[in-house]
Amino acid sequence: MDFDVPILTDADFGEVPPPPAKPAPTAESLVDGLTEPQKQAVLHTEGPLLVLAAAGSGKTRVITRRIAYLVHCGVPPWQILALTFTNKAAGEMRERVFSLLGQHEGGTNRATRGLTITTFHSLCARLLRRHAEAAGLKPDFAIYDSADQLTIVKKAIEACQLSTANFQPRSVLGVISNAKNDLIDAEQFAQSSLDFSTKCIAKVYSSYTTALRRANAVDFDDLLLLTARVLSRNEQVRAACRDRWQYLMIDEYQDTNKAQFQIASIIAGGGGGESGGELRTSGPNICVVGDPDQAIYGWRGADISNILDFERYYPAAATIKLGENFRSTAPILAVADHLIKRNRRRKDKPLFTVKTGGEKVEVNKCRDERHEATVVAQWLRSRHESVDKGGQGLAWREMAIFYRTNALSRVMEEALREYNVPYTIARGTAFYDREEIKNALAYLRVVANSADSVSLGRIVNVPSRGIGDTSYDRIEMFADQSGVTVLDAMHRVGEVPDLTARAVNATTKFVQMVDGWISPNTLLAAAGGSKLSELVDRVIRESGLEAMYKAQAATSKTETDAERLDNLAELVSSAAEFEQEYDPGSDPMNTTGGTPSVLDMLRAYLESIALVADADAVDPSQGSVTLMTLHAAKGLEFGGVAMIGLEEGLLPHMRAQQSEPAMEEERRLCFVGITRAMRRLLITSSNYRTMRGMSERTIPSRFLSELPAEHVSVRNLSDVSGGLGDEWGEQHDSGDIEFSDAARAPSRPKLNAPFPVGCEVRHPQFGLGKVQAVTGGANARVTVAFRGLGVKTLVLEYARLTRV
DNA sequence: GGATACTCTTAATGT
DNA sequence: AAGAGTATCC
Repeated sequence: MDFDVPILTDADFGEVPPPPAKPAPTAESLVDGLTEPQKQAVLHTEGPLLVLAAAGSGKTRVITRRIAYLVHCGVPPWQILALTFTNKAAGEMRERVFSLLGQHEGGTNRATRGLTITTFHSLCARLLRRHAEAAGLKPDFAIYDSADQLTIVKKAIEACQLSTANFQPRSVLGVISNAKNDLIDAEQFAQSSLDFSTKCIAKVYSSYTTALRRANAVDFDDLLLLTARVLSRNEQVRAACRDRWQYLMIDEYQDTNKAQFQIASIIAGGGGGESGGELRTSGPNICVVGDPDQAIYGWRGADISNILDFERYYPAAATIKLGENFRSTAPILAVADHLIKRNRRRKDKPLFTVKTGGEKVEVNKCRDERHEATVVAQWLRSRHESVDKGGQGLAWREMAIFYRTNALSRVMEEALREYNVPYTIARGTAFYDREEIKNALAYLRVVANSADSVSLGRIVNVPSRGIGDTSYDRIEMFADQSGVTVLDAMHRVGEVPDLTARAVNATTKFVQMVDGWISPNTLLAAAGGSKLSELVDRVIRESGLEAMYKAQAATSKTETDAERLDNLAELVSSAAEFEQEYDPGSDPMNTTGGTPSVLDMLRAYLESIALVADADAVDPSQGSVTLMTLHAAKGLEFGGVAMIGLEEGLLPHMRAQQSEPAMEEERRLCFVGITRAMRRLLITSSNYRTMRGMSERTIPSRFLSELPAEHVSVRNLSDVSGGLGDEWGEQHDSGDIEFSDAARAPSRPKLNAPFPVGCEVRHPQFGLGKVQAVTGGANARVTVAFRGLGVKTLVLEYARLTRV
């Protein structure tokens, strides 16, 4: 089936010049100032290498120097592939390597040309576009985000004649996503499904996949899954990749999932577990860097055993441990180390610093979330204004606030405004999540990919132009029956049955509008110039979006309405900016190799938007305190850090309560937060927190009681009005901190006899499950965790549960 | 067909 | 508290 598969040419990832004649840096300069183990890691260039890099141990330094050293040794840069998880990490790495090699990014340079430093997802997108046919895709596929996925999965559930009440789109999507991360496609999933509900999900999975392909789209998980599949099944693609990349480096290896593991293993070529893989003569030059204690993406399918079993998989592997921390003060490090030692499933490893002195870690217990926000805002002010004895103040940009869930940022923001603390929130997609931007992008996505049914459905009647739900449903149905795309069906609107004359007219006009954007622009943009931003601007105006938001801004005087037009203008600027930085040489869609068409550029632009991460939005040059989730904080460091919401149910999160591995992941998350701090760390909890509109009593996080008292100063500010609380943390001179609140945690609610918590039950539709909780008397409800379906709350009286 | 009012549910982390 | 989804009205 794989005829004429194009192989991976050097041009796919930039032009490849002859090897550099004389490298700029000397070998000595590249290991200058490194510790002994760091040096070893840099100099170990051949064969598999595992670098266990503890938090703050200079990991990035080692990776970048190692890449530079490889080039120094005469390895052609295009043979080097370095993979990260975020664009920001890739960008930083690129920048540092370039500067080590004495180059500037963007410059045409022989020392760095063809060097590939990118994210897993970008790499996969590029490979899939280049080898689309082998992957069963069209090269101009769209990348669907989670909102798009939800739309598709909802339709798929309905198409399978299931109810979205019993099969919640979100949870079904979760099951599908997990399967994909484990490299299980719809067919395999169906084969291994036994019980009723799993079989239903298998049908949905299959129907979901079909719908995605019909829309000429892939989801995030597909990027990895399909790449892994193409690499393992297609000889030529595999050979091309192995040929091209002789040296592979992977950052944050503890967070790789099965798909990523397979991609890496295949490109590296060989390894104990791989069957039928041709071993390289020189042995796989794969270098992975990570820290099992910072594995926080298990919920996304990441598998710690990838890093834990690296040596077993590559018996020839060398292992280097970087345990010395150069980031944090001794007390902060001691607190982190003491906490992480609680994890049972863990390899104990040293984490140390030669530094002495440093402030204790502060733990403040607050009254409620408002109070907590105030305490944090004041603390940041104090740090900034250098209230410390002898210490110099921290710049705003040197400080950050971490929280477990995004919802916690709101109250924090209010307090920061009140106290005049400048701040930015690290949400990469925030801009693109706005309604007006999503609408504009949906228009553009239809231009880029006329099969994109989700985007088309979104904009077909925005602004309203007389194509309502009924008409659109009929057009969609006609498209389904005729096996054409919805846009094609709209072209043939005269053939669609039961449409009103008005709807036919409106549709014709709409189609003409869209055609107008596509036709002249499919031609090559010979003139160069600002074609992409022009297209974006045109679409915003001609679609009527601009007029619509103008009208809205005129009538309603709310701030958000006024901002919408500005945001649309900003989108045009962002397109112009992208255009400036766009490198046609590295775009696999630019098959001609010549001047790219506007469509090529548009697709590249949309792809770059689809792949932005929250962490990408962290920009210290802003001169403000950064607010972010603990997940986004990984890999960063700040002079001062405040971690909020250390409460049971929040950190550790409610959903982790039932499982030991999940609980340990929460602990690692807490560990990651602590180890971001260089000099000062404040941890807060709140006695009451408003959730779901109601203020509820909280229980302090178990992690607080797992901190070493000698390095922590606890203050209870909760029942003091205004002033300082009692410093009762000092009375414990050794061992763990005890929290009186944790000790007198409210007793569990009394349980009804027939279904005690923990018992196994069977539901006629959902199958087997385990009872999580029982509440109420008259209208008693049971919360049951069903196999594969997740947790559901049922009304006991109607649930028809039987005990197993 | 489209807009509005109401009820209802509903809470993680993110490429 | 806020958003989504439904019911109802024009």
